[in-house]
Order: sequence, then structure tokens, then C-alpha cells
Amino acid sequence: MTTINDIARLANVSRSTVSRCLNDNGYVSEDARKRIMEVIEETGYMPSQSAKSLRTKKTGVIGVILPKISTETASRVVSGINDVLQANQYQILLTDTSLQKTKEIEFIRLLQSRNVDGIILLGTNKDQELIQAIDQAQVPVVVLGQEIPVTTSVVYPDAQATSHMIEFMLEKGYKKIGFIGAPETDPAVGITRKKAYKETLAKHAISYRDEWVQTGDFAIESGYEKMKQIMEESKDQRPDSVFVVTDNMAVGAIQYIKEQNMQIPKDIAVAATGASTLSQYIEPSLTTIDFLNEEAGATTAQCLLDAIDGKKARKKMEHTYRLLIRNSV
Amino acid sequence: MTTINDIARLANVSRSTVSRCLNDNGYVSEDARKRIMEVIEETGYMPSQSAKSLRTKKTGVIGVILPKISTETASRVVSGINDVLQANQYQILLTDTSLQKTKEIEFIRLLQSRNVDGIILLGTNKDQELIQAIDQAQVPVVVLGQEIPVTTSVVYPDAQATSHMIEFMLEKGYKKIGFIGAPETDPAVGITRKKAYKETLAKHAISYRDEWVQTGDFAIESGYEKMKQIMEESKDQRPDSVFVVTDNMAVGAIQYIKEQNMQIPKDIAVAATGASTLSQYIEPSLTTIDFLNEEAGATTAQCLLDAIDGKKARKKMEHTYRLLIRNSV
DNA sequence: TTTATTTGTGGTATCGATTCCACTTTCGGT
DNA sequence: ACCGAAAGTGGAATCGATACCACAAATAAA
Repeated sequence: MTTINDIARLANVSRSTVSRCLNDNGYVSEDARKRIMEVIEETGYMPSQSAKSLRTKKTGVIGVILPKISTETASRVVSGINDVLQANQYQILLTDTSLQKTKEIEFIRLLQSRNVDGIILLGTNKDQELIQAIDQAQVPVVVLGQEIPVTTSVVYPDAQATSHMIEFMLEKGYKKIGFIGAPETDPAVGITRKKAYKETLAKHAISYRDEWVQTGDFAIESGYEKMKQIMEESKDQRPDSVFVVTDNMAVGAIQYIKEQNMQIPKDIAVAATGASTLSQYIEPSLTTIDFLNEEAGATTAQCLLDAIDGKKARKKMEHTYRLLIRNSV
Repeated sequence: MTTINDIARLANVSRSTVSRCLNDNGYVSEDARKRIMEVIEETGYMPSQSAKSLRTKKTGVIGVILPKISTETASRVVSGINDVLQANQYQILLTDTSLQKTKEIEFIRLLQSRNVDGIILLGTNKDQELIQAIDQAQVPVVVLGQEIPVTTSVVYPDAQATSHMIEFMLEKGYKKIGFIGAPETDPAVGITRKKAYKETLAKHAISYRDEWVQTGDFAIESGYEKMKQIMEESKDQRPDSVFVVTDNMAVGAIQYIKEQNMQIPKDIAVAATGASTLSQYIEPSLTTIDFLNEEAGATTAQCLLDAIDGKKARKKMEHTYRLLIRNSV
């Protein structure tokens, strides 16, 4: 591997001059610059980032912690993050917790030892240990998807969007709205959305029925199971519609409903959250909440870059959303 | 930031001893080890990877070059890669070319300047410049998805699987099989699969008809367009089935067929490639080729690790596949 | 007891860059 | 013709680790 010393020797200058030339700071004569560039061209020299960042304390690398990469939401978010980072000459160091919460903390430490300039965490919980790890981090950390007090977080408008969708269903004439939620370990999805569902019903003086409400685990199969449970446990008084907190579970729910030879949305309407590709092409196409994941990722990345540049606002940013009205409601 | 020198000072030893202790090589007394560990615990010290890798020439980072991360195939492959790498203490440095071929070469250089220990490239072409860049790389490069002569490549059994699927269709009684392919810039998908289609027809003495064959651009919409073209250009003698080289385009094709009020597979059967989630839940569920992307990613990662360990076989590995027989054929 | 060998430790060079400082040369202004 | 500033360059310290080497102390073998 050729180093800056080789370049200096071949171009007959000192390595200080080469460095100055490459970083465009300080004075370098046209003559010297030309010779240096030629030698670099010939040798195909590339400066060692390890050496550079040892000296400058900057790596140009951002750590990203994901619950699961092979998920449409995650990969979309990463895509948005990447767009912004790449435009700013940063690269992504990827880690995947496989949904293990302890790994989130582990990776925050690992990434720091790898000298990343900042960390983006797709949040799945608000555990005290996690908050502490974030608080103690030596580099900026921005969280997407959960509101974390000690740092900047970009959150989805879970409450607002859920409420909006429920009201849309009410307007459409559905008054017996069921709900398939997620575990409370995930505050944003598990708690906030359910709370918004309940509150919106209350606001419109619609009674809440326990047997219409179930909690799934994000898997498509779980949507199927929970829908089945709702229907079986409420034979006397069935819901006329159901709001599901993820598209995937909604797909499972639809599968069950179809198997029972019921019509969507005539016999039972289904609304969901996520705007997955699948939601668009399933039969019937799903009315769902689009959280614009790429955009959210981009925003998060921009927040991190701002934080790195010292504009540490430690703010909470609520992202936008839109309702995709299709054929399931 | 606390460094190894701080630890040495606080534990009353030299930094050599701290290093030996941390890397478990050379002799360290129980007494010294205990003191060092205590100090490390107290300070939360983490060794700087920049310094470490400047010295050792190893970063523990693998560069991954993707055509597009927000794609089910890519994210699945990355998931498989990550499983293997994480188990071996490696991290992924992610880059995304947004399908620009020049960026592949750019990233090969960029990743090297970032001192990655190896590179995995999800191949989209076999251009001479790319092959040259791979050949000149200073670190092992393993390519997935295209056969590149100068290095180890893991390839999907495009020909075999396509042929298998066409024969399955023939057995089912479809003799007028159309084809929606991809551009020839992608040799594996664009050339190999089409060649296998033609050869399999020939083998069974079935004539090939130009107006039943179209080339799309991977997008769902393009599948729709190309299916439309086939149907409109062959009004006199329509195909009774079509093989599509990606699931997404098949989804588009199905959409068009449904719009024409034709039945699948009764009026026209559709077979595809990719085993996407979508293919499973669309109506009718797609008969498709599953290339087991996670597994392919894992295999590729393992090949790279082998290459890093000096077992540079420079071999071609053909991955497995399976046919998923569902309801569209 | 003497001689090897094992165990334990610190000193120092090194990896490949950046950056500050000192020094020389060139040049414009008076 | 002189002086001060700008332009151009190299030397040396530094970043935070590793690893080789020399050496001392403890232990084992003769």
C-alpha cells in the first residue's frame, strides 16, 4: 500500500506539502501541486482513513442501529438516511439487533469504540438502561420512532395519525371499531396508538369493548390469530371494522376474514398502518397510514448532522404522515 | 476520551501491560490484571479502533455495495451477510449505488481507503472497468449474483431454476409460454434467464415467438406495460402463460390481466422469480422461484471470511433454489 | 549452588496521516 | 533600496494503539 510518504518522496516534496495539497489548506505552489497530483494518479494512492481519523478524531462514519434490516420499514428508513449521509460524504456502519434490546446498548458502545461521528437508533423501547446509555454516549445520538428525553428524537405522529384514521372510519359510518395492537414494550406502537384509539372513541362517545381489542406481535400470522380471536370472542356483537397498528398484521387479519367468506369492507372493514408495498397490491388494497419512512430517515440523518455540527438542539421532531385511502374501508 | 495511557497511569503499569492484558497475549500477573480491569470498569474505557487498525491493518469492517437497499432482495441478502459477519465480530459498512454503475467502482475505491478488510458486491453487471477494479483491489472482493472471473463469486442458479420452472409449466400443459425479461446490462437476469427460457423451449420442440417476449425494467409498472404489450401484439395467437424474471414485474402483469377480466391461471398462468412476501399474499398467490436470499448472503459472507483468512480459492459457487408452487400456474 | 527457563514488566519504534512552527524566498509598496 | 507581508516548504510532535526487545525476578532443573 502506498502511503503519503511514498507520494512525498516520488514528488520530491515533504509529506507536509502533500497533506496540504490534498486538504487544500495552506500554500502549495502550482508546480508542486502538479507533480503531486501526477504521482497520486500514477500510484492510485488513497489516504488511509485509519491514520487520518486517529489524528483528526473524525471518521466520516455514522453508526445505524436497526431492530431488523430485512423489514420494509427499516430498509426504507436506511435508504433515506443513506441519501442524506452520502450527499455529505458520510458512510453508514450498520448493526442489527435482531430485536434484542440488550444489543441496542451493546451496539451504542461498540459503535463508539469504532469512533463513529454519530449514531442513529431506530428505537423500539424506552428502557431506563437504554436512555442512560444514550445519555452517556460521547457522540451525538438521534433516535427515530420513540421519544427519548435525553437526546434529539424524530417521532412518527402515532397519536395524531391513528386518531385521524379512526375518525375517518367513523365518518364512513363504522361505529363498531375493533383494534389489533402491539406489545407495550414498544411505547410508540404499543401504547401511544392504543391510547389514541381509545381516546378517539371516547371523544365521539363510542363505547370501548375489551373483546374487540387484541395485541399481536407484528408477524402476519399473529394478525390472523388475533382477528380470529376477536371474531370468536364476540359472536353476539361483532365489530364492523378493525384498525390494525401494522400493515403486516392487517394482511393476516384480511386472510382470516377472507377464509370466513366475509367481504371487505362490506362485512368488516380493515384499516392499517405502514403503507407497505404489500398493502397496495393485496386484495382489497389496504387503507393505511403512510409514515413516509424514507423522508423520516432523511430527516433523522439531517438532525444528526446538525448535532455533529454543534447545533445540539435536543429537540423532539414530529414527522408528517398521510392517509392512503384505498379499498379496505 | 480516556486512552490506554490513562489506564496505564491509573493502574500503575505501562501501556504495554495494558495492551497485553486486553489482547490476552504475553504475560500479565493476576495482580496487575485485576487493577487494570478495575480502572477500565471505572472509566468506561474503550480502545480506539482507529489507532488499533492503523497499527494492525485490520478494521473488522466489511464493505457491502448494494444496487439499492430499499429492496426486499437486497435487505434479505444483507440480513444473511450480517448474521455471519456479526458472529465473527465484523461490522458492515454499507454503500448504495442507486443503480449507477460508475458508483460501484467508486465505492470499491472508497471502501479501500476506509481500510475495510474485505468487500461484498451485489453484482448488477460485468463491465470491463468493474472487473478491472475488482482485480486491482488490495482486499478480497466477493461478488454475489454475477459470475466475475477474477474473483470468488456466488451465483444464483439462474439457468437451472428458469429451466426447471419452464418445464414445470410445460408439464402442467402450458405450451404457449410468454416471457417478460430484464435488460441485458444485467447478464445474470437479463441474458442467462432468457437464454434458459429459449433453450428449454427448444429442448421440448416448442417454437419461440418474438411477440410473446418483452423486456421490462424491474418496476411493477413495467410488468404491467409489458404484459399489455404482449397481449395487444398477439391478438391472433395469445400465450396461455408467461414467465416473468422478477416477482415485482409479475405483480404488474397480474394487475393488467385482472383488469382485462381474465382468470389466472385459467386464461393465462403466471410464474415468477424471487419469492417476495408480496408474491405470497397477492391474489392469486404466485408460483415463483425462491433463491433463498438470506442463505445466499450468508454463503457470500462466509466466502469472504475464507478469502480474508488466506483460503483464496477464487471459485465460482452456485447457490441453491427451490420452486414455490402456489396458485398462479 | 548454579544454570536454565518461565513469568512479568517497561521502553521504544512504528503505523500514516495532520498541524503547528520556523525558516526561506518572492513580491509589492514607499 | 529597504521593509514587511504573503507565499511556499520542511521538520517534528502528535494521535492511541501494538509488538518487539531487553531485562529483572521467580521458579525449576541440574
